[in-house]
Amino acid sequence: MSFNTLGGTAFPSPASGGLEGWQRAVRRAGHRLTRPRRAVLEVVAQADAALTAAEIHRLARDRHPHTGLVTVYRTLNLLVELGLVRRLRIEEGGQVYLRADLHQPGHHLICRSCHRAVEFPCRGLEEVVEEMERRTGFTVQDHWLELFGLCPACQEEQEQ
Amino acid sequence: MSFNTLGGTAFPSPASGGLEGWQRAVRRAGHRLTRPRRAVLEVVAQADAALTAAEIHRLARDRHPHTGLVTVYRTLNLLVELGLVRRLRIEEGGQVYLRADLHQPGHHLICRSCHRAVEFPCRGLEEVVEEMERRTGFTVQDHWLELFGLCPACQEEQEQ
DNA sequence: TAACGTATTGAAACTCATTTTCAATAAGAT
DNA sequence: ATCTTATTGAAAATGAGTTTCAATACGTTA
Ligand SMILES: [Mn+2]
Ligand SMILES: [Mn+2]
Ligand SMILES: [Zn+2]
Ligand SMILES: [Zn+2]
Repeated sequence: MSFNTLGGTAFPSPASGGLEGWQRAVRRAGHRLTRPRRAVLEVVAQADAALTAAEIHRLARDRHPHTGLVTVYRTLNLLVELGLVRRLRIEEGGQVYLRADLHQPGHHLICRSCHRAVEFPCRGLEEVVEEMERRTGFTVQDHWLELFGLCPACQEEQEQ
Repeated sequence: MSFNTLGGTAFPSPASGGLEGWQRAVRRAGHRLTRPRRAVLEVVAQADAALTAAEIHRLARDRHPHTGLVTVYRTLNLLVELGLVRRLRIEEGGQVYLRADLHQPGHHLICRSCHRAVEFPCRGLEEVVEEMERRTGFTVQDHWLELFGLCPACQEEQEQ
């Protein structure tokens, strides 16, 4: 399990049907479907984990070798504007891109030693929330859960 | 009221005794107490909200005008390593520094209408946490759970 | 199918926060 | 007071992301 993995493979994604929908959304918004853009769309729409711009660049070049990094950034910004992709700030100032349908905000594992954060999909909180609603009369619309501790790498380091 | 409000009055600071404690901690860890370092310690130990490195630099110069920005960064890294300060990534991609005692994980129900926060006793999170530990290899030491919604009073008001 | 107008491209230059380098300085031990 | 060396700050480097701009290719129209 890598730390950079957001929306990781351990948690299967819903049926996407995404790529064609994304292409239609791009055209409908008045943009051209160029080869580098197609390459980026394909990479991001099919990824089930978050990727850096550099990773997306590398993968896009398998489909259209001439694709420039600048265009990767521009296309990602477009996808974020269209609401198809989420830009997540992570670690030492970097950002990472994830299909919007895989993004569950407000759930992080944060390592107190190396300060890295991993996003996780939240499961099983329903009962906790319902119990609180019953006890307090609140209506809960959203929640934010952060777990603090030590990542595997830092645990190993501490054992030595 | 926003999620981005860091520090501030939501978590009243414990009796500080902070500055002297910080100076002792720095010395105990084998570091010298230089004038620029003292300036940064004073600024951050006395701030009750999160600050950027640039803001800390500006404030530190009021105390020791010769203080360089590089040293501000170095001192902040030291304070983070010592566990006295938390480095928080903000939405805009930058980072911000906050006294660790102002960033204590907690359990709050927060009303989105009247902005009142209520503490609640947390129950039933153990399974969720254990599941995450199993899946990610993290060792979880603490957690912070915030529930957002409407308090009973604001629910009534909305019904009219 | 060819021609055209313009949105899009990529190389290079730029920005801006943070880090590294390195010679000069000052903390603090003796 | 002397000495050792951790620490300093200016300048240069880094690295992710953006802007510039002349060349290109998308897709509409003829
Ligand atoms: Mn959840
Ligand atoms: Mn709890
Ligand atoms: Zn770690
Ligand atoms: Zn309320």
